[in-house]
Amino acid sequence: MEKYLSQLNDAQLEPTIQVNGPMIIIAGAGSGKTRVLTYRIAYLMSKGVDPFNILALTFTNKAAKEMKGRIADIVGDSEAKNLWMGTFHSVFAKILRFEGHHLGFPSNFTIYDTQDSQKLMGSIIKEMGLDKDIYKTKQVYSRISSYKNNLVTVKAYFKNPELMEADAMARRPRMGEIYKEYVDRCFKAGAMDFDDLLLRTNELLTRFPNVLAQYQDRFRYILVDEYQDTNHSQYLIVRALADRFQNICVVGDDAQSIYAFRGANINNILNFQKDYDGVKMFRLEQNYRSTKNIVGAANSVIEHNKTKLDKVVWTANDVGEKVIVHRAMTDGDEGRYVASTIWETKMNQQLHNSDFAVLYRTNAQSRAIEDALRKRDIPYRIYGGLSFYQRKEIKDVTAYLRLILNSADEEALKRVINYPARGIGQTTVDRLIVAANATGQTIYDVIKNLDSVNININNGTKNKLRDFVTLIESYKVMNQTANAFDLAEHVTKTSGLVRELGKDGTPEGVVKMDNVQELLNGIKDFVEGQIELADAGDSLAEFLEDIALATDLDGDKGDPDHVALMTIHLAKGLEFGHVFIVGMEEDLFPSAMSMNTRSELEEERRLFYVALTRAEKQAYLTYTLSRYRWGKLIDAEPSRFIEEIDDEFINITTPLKERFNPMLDASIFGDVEPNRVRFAKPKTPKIQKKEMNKKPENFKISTPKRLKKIDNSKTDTTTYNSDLTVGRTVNHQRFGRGQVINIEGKGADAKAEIKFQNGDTKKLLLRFAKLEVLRTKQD
DNA sequence: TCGCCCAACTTTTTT
DNA sequence: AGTTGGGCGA
Repeated sequence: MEKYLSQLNDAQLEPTIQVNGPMIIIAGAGSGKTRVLTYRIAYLMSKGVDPFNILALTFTNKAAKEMKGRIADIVGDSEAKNLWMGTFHSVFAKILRFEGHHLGFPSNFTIYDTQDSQKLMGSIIKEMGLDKDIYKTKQVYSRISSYKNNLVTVKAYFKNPELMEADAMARRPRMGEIYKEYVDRCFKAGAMDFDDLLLRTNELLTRFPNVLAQYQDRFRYILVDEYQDTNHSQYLIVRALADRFQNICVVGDDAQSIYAFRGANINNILNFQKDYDGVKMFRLEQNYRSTKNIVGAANSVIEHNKTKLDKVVWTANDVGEKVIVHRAMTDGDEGRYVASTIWETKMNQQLHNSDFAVLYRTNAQSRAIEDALRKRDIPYRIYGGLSFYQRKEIKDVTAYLRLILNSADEEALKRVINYPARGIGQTTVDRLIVAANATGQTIYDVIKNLDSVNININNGTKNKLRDFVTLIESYKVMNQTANAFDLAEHVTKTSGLVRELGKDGTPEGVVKMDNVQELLNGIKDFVEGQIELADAGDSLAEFLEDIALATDLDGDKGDPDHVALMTIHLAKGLEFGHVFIVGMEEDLFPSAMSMNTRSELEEERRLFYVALTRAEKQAYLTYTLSRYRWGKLIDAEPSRFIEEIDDEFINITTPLKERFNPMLDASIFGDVEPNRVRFAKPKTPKIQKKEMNKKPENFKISTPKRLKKIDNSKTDTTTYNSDLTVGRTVNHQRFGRGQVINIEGKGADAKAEIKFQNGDTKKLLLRFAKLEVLRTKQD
């Protein structure tokens, strides 16, 4: 253990060896928080804490898996495997499998994904005869989701006049009824949606004190990663579980809170110190990931936010290259710039494809980048988007499997009852649903008991329904003895699914068939992996649980040397040598949807901060003058975020404001061949190098402290030093390091209010004060 | 009930 | 531009 602890700096060591009590670690981007978390868990174990008593909650399955692997390296597999480590959703899904019976759920409950939930809501809206233009499925879904994340149950909803009023004002007076019907139908189907996994856990812990006590006693040490992204529901679960021992350690960075849109509450981290007594606070501020230019650029951006904790991220790394800003004509042109720059940089610096990432605000932007990379034969991989398990052909197969395990699963049944087509149409399904609602049975049971139900279905169709049930029942019998792979293969063959896909000779059809094959391979892998586990249970159930909560980021198959393409959200927690942030345009980033309120804009800004801080060596920002959106060419203008970066950290290769002259740009002539582009483009890097050489200080000065030259050419209100602005870190000969919190007055009378590190705040007359503006925020 | 064709909507981010 | 869902005719 000593050997590991010696790898940590002082700031990292302190929280690592802090064993008991509530604590919060504010960890700046790239400051080694994962290392602190893993070493801390290992340290706890070395101090005799049973891994069985440790619960670590992460944001992604990948993070959990990685962390567990790293802990296993330190303490050994046998010890590490007893740790409870995973996402909120996966950990509490597991607990609900054990305890759900208290709430009336079977242990084999289905997990509805967003698609399933929305489909169910859509059919409820239709059944209720509501106007689908007013009750838009997606809006209803997000509304109900936010109720759940804030612990507003159906009962609570109907007791809350304000909520009901708000919905009535939004012309949706029947929201509550939809909500109630949705919850009832999920319950009847033995299904929980993503939000239920948290909401039902809360219900469980509140209504059953003995269950709460049992898990409180079990989870004596709780660690929560990415605490800034927890929502109210998650917050309450953590608080309940930690209440007894108060050994709660949360890690987060308010500057990287980017999930408010799905209910994350930044106040959870801002108020942590009020929630527990005697909270110890630690800060990790040294960035080990990025160059000074990148850290400086990111800091100057985040300073535009009002809501933030006091934190100064700095780095001892090289100054590095400035952040390059590039203007492109269209999104196609932008893609070509990215591809050619990757191609050249890779050649010049002998890099791998995996050293590069392209980040964008919306998934739709990936297409133009893909096209360009493909033309240059640069291997890439798209992360996220429609995940593998959400594709239609895959969901069709898994729907059969779900139905075998839980025949009450309404969404699974509706999906496959007539796929492949077996003559059971919409009318029949509608009638079945009516009968099911009337008798309180599940749809599957109605079909099973067709003769005892009064239902208007002709005999031919009744026979088809009976055949369907017989088919599923035969699968259930097989599931008693066969493993998940043999069963799944049997299902795809005998249900007619494979035959159906085989008929489709189109390229898309072939891809679908391949995907189904890949799914079967995945199940095979899973089953084989399970054989080694002593406590392996029902392989089908466990496989379905795995994929219900899987994200695309989790598995990393195929050629590992590829350029990564993903949304900025997905990139959180990752790092790459060279990062392109594309689509730096108003209405796109920041998104047009998030410019209504200051807090939304601040979230976008934090998102930009996250994007920038992914880069180790070089960051590129690109924007276009026009871009295809909804099939139309739309004019675009550069994002305000570009201008928010301090000039000293960026290199704008093409002026932001100057009107573009099409005659000067070769790419105006449309889709040119890749190598033509290559000759037309290289001017950018060359010019940039020349400029760099003109300013040798970029390379010579490596000490963090540097007095910026006084620049009178700027039309600032201040004449002393344009760099001295609110938020800057300065050094004073006598008082030491401090941060500027206010500036008043002009010219010779200008004063700055500075909060020094020793806690003192002083107002200094800038005419006299010998202040050194630190080039980057570091000591 | 099935399958084809047209219209409408999409693009905020995800466990 | 691409996808999805609804409507209508067979």
